[in-house]
Formats: sequence, structure tokens, C-alpha cells
Amino acid sequence: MLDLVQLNAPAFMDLLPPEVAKKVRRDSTLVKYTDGQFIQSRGDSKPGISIVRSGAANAGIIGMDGSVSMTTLLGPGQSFGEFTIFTELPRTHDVTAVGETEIYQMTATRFTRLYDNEPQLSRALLKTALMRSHILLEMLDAIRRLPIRERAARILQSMSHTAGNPNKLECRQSELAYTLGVSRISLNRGLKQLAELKLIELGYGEIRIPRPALLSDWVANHCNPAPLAS
Amino acid sequence: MLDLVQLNAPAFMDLLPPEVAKKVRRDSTLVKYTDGQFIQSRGDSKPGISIVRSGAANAGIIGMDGSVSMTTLLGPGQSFGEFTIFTELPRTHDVTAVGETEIYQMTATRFTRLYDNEPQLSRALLKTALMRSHILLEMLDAIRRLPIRERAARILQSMSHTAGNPNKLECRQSELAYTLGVSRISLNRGLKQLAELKLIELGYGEIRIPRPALLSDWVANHCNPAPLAS
DNA sequence: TTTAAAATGTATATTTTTTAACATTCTTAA
DNA sequence: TTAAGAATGTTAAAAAATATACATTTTAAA
Repeated sequence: MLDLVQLNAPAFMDLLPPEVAKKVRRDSTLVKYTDGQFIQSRGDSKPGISIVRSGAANAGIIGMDGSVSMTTLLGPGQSFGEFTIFTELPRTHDVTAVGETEIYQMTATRFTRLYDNEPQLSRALLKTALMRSHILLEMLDAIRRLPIRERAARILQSMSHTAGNPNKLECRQSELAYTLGVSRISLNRGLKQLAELKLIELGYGEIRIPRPALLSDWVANHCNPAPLAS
Repeated sequence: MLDLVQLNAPAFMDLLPPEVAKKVRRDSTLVKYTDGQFIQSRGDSKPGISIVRSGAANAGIIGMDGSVSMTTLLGPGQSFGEFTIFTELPRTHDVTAVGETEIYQMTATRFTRLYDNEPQLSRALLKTALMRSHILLEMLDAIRRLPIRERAARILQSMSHTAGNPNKLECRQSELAYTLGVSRISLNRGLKQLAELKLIELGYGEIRIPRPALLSDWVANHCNPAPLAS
């Protein structure tokens, strides 16, 4: 499943100096999960931080009818739940394992002790938290202000930046729609229009971006209210 | 103007021990702005942190047509722009002064020096950043998942928690609509329905919540997908 | 190679939301 | 007390998005 937050934010562990990362691993418990297994539930209040070691963690909110909204895929090195340590808030997401997954789990008390001795930890946490709210703010703004076509262009552009190949994105249209919070039909209409503008090409399970610069220009001209000037 | 983020998040300066707050004030430049004056523009890239001393700062995004979306009012003690210090991101918002306003401005270099010597700073920054993204995530989820009526109920409930008087909110419907990202007409329709359910009472420039517990119950039953269990 | 499943493409009816326009109510300052 | 402005209330038409349904294309497995 796709994700805006994950795709743009750096992994927590990657921001740590190797020796600090080692201490984090040392002080935490490695827990293994099988595909689909629950790692945490929305509403849990036991504070602690979780870091993906291998596999992936799918964060979302499961509705009463079983539907899931706003899915986020967290990969190796990425953390979640850290806000429970610094605030008194309950967990916002249901998180399940995607495939065989290993998670470093650390309780709040252990983490706090490490945190007090390793100033590098706070930098890494701050950077991820600040980038996350930055991205969320931009996304919120896009949802409120931009029509679906523009929103789609924007997410494609940001994904092409971070994905392996800037010219091709492998993803289902239904997943993209999910992430943008719109119906597949609406998304398809938007994508069609972008394809007519020659900004993208639609394929089976993939979207090609033959000239990323063209897309970037278009996004800059159509999606930025007071364009992010230099 | 109303704001979800501001209403729920603690002020940065309030999270600092008095002696650290004093050092922050000491190391920054106090700048005065008159009503409506620009404090920063979207796209600015000079890194630094700003803290409101008196008055208020209005953060929003000004569209090409002059319209403003997602307005946020920051009051005394609240900070903005700190993410520019820890990431390489340009500023996301246009910020203007509301009335006579004083802002503590600190450059990135100065702040970083202080940051390295005062571990308490990182805790305060982390807490505000984490709370912010928590609130943003919940808001994003609400926008995607909930109809307007439910969204309105949710914001009213959260505001009644934090406002001075839990039984009365003084706000224009147009402001509320703005914050929720819907038209005034749609919001009015939603509020009417909540009023019919006897959850709220509508007045001129105010919304009364005669029995907050009733509203909370309703929100818990209608707005929480997998209810935030205990 | 055939078949089933997955994914995309498309049309239409329905619902939701917005825009625009205007009436009404409330507040405040002359 | 009255007039002007501010805010809310209401309606109808237009636009946007969704749901439903089904056709087509692509992939991969039997």
C-alpha cells in the first residue's frame, strides 16, 4: 500500500549515528509478527516506541464496517508510536504486519533513559516529527484546496522523487485512490486528464512519467497557491 | 480565526522551565509588527524560529486569487517555523500579525547553540511537534471518513474541552467552516442537524453546548471507527 | 492455450457539496 | 430609536464526487 508520509520522510534509524543506533537495538526487544498479525490497536495507551527491523508495518484506521482508511506503510528503519512517550495521547492507528515482520519494541521508561543520555536521539526524533507534520499540513491543504486531478499530479510528482525509478511507479490505481482519500473512479478520471496532457502514461499496475520535469513544472504552476518561491 | 492545532496544542514556551525560557528570550531579537503586516511568506527559506510574545500571528496559505485557506491563529508562547532549523524545507505558510504583535525571532545558528546546551528545549519542541502531527492525522482522517455533520460535532467537542467555558463557544460559523474546509452553507446544514438532535444550540456568534457529556457520547458513537477504547 | 483473477476503462444515476442570491435576525454605534 | 453592518437562515441551480454496474485489458496460473 502506498503512503505519502512514508515516501517522503527519512527513516528514523537512518538519522542516527551508527553507535547510537546500536544502543537503540541493544535496549529494545525484538518481536516477530506473522503476516496480518496485529502489532497495536487504535486506543492502546501503553507508551512505547516501535521500530521496523524487517518486513513492513501497515498503519491505518479500521472502521466499524471493517473498512480501512488512510493506510500507511512503514518500512525498515521507520518508527511509530513515539508520540505516546512524550504526550499522554492514546494510539491513533491500528498497525498490522505485512509479511514476516520484525519490530524493535522499547518501553517508554527504557527509551526515556536512553534519550537522556544520547542527545542525537532527540535530533532524529525531531526531524522525523517535524517532517511528518510538514507533509501532513501540505496534504491537508491540498485536500481542501485542490481538485482531484491536481492532487493526483502532486502525489505522483512527490512519489517519483523518492521512488527507485523516477520514470515509473508501480502501483494500483485503487491504492492511490485510497491514499488520496477519493474513489477509484474519480482518481481514474483525474489520471486520464493528466494522461491527455501528456504528463503521464497509464499502464497495468503502473504509471509512467516519461518526463518528470514536465510534471514538476505543471504541478508548480497549478498546485502552488503562492508558489513556493526561492 | 479559529484553529484546531492551536486550540489543542500546548504553547512551546509554557513547556519550558522558567530559566530556559529566559535564555530563549535573551538570545532572540524582539521584533514588532503592526496589524496585517507580513511576518514571513510561504517559500521563504531562511531558517529560524519565531515565538509570539504578545498579540497573535495568523498563519495561512494565500491563493493566487487572494483567498486564504487553513488559517491558524498562534497566540502568546506559541512557536512557528522551527521545522526550518531541523529540515531543509521552505516555509509552508504566510504569516501575518493580528493587531500589534511582538515576535521573538531567533536565527537557526543561535537556536542550535542554545539547543545543544539545553536538553529541555528538545523535549518541548518534540512535544509540540508530536502533538501537532497527532492532531493533523486525526483531522485528516476525519476529513476523509466523516460526513460534515460528524466533523462539525467532533471539532465542537474538542473545542469545548479546551475553551474557557465548556458550555459556550464564541465563533462565527464562517470561521468554523473555514477551519473544517467546507462551505458556510454546508456547515450550517450540519449544525442545524446537530441542533435538531438537541446536542447544541445555535446563537448569534456563538454555539451553546448545554450538556457537553451528551455531545461527547454522540461523537464517541458516531465518529470513532474503532472507538478509542481504554 | 484456456481460464480465472486482477486491474483498468467507462457510462449512468444518485448523492453530496458548492455557488449564488436573498431574507431574516441580531448587534452596535450614530 | 434607528440605520448600517454583521451574522445566520434558506432556497434553487450547478458542479463535483460517489456508487453501481459492466466491458475491456492484462496477467498469471492451470
